Amino acid sequence: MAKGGGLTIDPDSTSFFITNKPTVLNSYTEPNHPSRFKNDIIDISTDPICNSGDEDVPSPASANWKPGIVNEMDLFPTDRNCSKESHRVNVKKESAQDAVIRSLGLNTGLNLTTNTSSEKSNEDDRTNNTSNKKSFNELVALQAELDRMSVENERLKVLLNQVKDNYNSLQIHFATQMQHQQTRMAKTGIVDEVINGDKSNGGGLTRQFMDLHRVEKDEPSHTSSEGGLRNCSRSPMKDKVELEYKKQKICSSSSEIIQLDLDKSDSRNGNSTTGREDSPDQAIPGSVLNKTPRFTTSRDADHQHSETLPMIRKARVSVRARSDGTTINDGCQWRKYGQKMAKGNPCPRAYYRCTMGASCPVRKQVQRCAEDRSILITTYEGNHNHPLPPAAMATASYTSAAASMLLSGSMPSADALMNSNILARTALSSSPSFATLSASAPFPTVTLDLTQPHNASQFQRAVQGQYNMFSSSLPHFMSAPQVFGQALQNQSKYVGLHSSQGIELPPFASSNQIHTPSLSDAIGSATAAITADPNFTAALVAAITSIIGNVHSNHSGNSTQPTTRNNNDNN
DNA sequence: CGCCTTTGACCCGCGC
DNA sequence: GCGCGGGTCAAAGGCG
Repeated sequence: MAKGGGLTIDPDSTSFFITNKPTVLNSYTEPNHPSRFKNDIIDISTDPICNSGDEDVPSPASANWKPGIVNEMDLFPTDRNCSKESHRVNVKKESAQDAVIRSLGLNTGLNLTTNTSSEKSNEDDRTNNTSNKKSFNELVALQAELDRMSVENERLKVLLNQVKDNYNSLQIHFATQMQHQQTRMAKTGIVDEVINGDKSNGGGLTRQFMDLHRVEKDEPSHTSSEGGLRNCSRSPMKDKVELEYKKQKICSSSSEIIQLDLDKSDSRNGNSTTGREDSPDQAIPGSVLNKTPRFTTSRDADHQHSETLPMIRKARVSVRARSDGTTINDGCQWRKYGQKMAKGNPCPRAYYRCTMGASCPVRKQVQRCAEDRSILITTYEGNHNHPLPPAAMATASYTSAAASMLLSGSMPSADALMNSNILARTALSSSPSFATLSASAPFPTVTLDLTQPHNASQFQRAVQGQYNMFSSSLPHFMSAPQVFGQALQNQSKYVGLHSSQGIELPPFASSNQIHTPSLSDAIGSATAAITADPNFTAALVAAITSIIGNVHSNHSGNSTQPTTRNNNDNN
């Protein structure tokens, strides 16, 4: 057997090489076998090729060398030629062990040169024969292991593909269901009623929103003493709206994989006994949110979900926009509950709480930029548990898009994608200067910078890029304009009010029918409206308030009518 | 009168 | 353990 260098087995050719890296190969040695390594020893140290100057090559004469210790076994050599790492040894005489290996169909490529006497060769050959048989068995075992790993790898690949397919089909299913829902609502004229609203009834769309949401309160499973407007008369049409609303809730809930909960649930809130507002899904054990169907039933997914949730709850979306007022009109109703001087900024930081839902956990912080006082930094945290007014819904996709971008890579769920307009996701992800992520902050935060004029053009390019992606990935039955229109419809089923908000919707965003106009028109309309409209900032900020989980939260909320009047934020 | 804002106090987490 | 900073509470006053 070789000494000084290790035995290298080429897994492909099953050739044996001898290397000079010191390695102990216990499984191949038989320390109790006295005859091993006594003979047929190749003196590599005298070989001009193999002994190429490596100083650590032990020899039988050296103190480091021990019988039964092979210096290295390299199963995957990169250099099959004679080199410093691997030296093929030429032998003049073929030993019996080679014959045995050759008889087994194994080309060892090992021609051993011996300088020992021929009398002992037979005995030593038998010894080495046993040793090589074991080596061969080990080799076969390793090969089998390798094959097994390859098979396992292939199996995992297949599994991954299946998961991807399921996700894609789920997403398509979701869009389809929402489309059907919109079609039904359009046919029944519900949308028109909702859009126009009865302003004499005190609030038009927002009021309708609240009435829609009230149905949740009226459900037997929900017992609440709140809801000052629960005595509102219920018209048949209103019941129809509620029915559709519930249908849509079921539809969207069925598409959820992970329920998001952005509200804080730290010990302070969890142990609060001072009347601090708890999130509805926590306060009401039997709430719809807790009954959300989940497609992922594996315990691993649940475990991962529970691990990522705390981080998700802390996710924040920050918006930088120029504004002269104390806040920006984002379409939601807020109540100021605190103000503090923050370190590093001479401008005070104001704390607001959403009052559109009785227990809406959404908070926002407003602070002027220290460097540029004209820039207002609004940071949103939490997700609304109630329907949002159109002003906030107009670009609601940006909210979940930003948040999902924030969470991408850490959350194994498609939920964020479910809730977000892919268009917006692309816009955010493709415009680094527009949306920036901050992992160094105490909370993961995504910042949308609306102070840069060129962000609008970036957004437009992102939209175009989104279409290109869709064109190649969508099934035949679903065109990109449909998806875009659907996305907008889904985000805002009260399309008509966009015009009242000064936002022109693209033509395909009609609620009554699905148009398939040229995409350039659609994109152009949307982009022009967004970039030209002075309320875009407000609408975008409003969208932020619908942070992650907006879709299912909207449909599972337990809030009641706003009990407070609008504050200055809404002016 | 009811709701909102203001503002000081309090709680909690974190770093030293 | 202490101080600091962020976040929230809640009483008091203001406003429509």
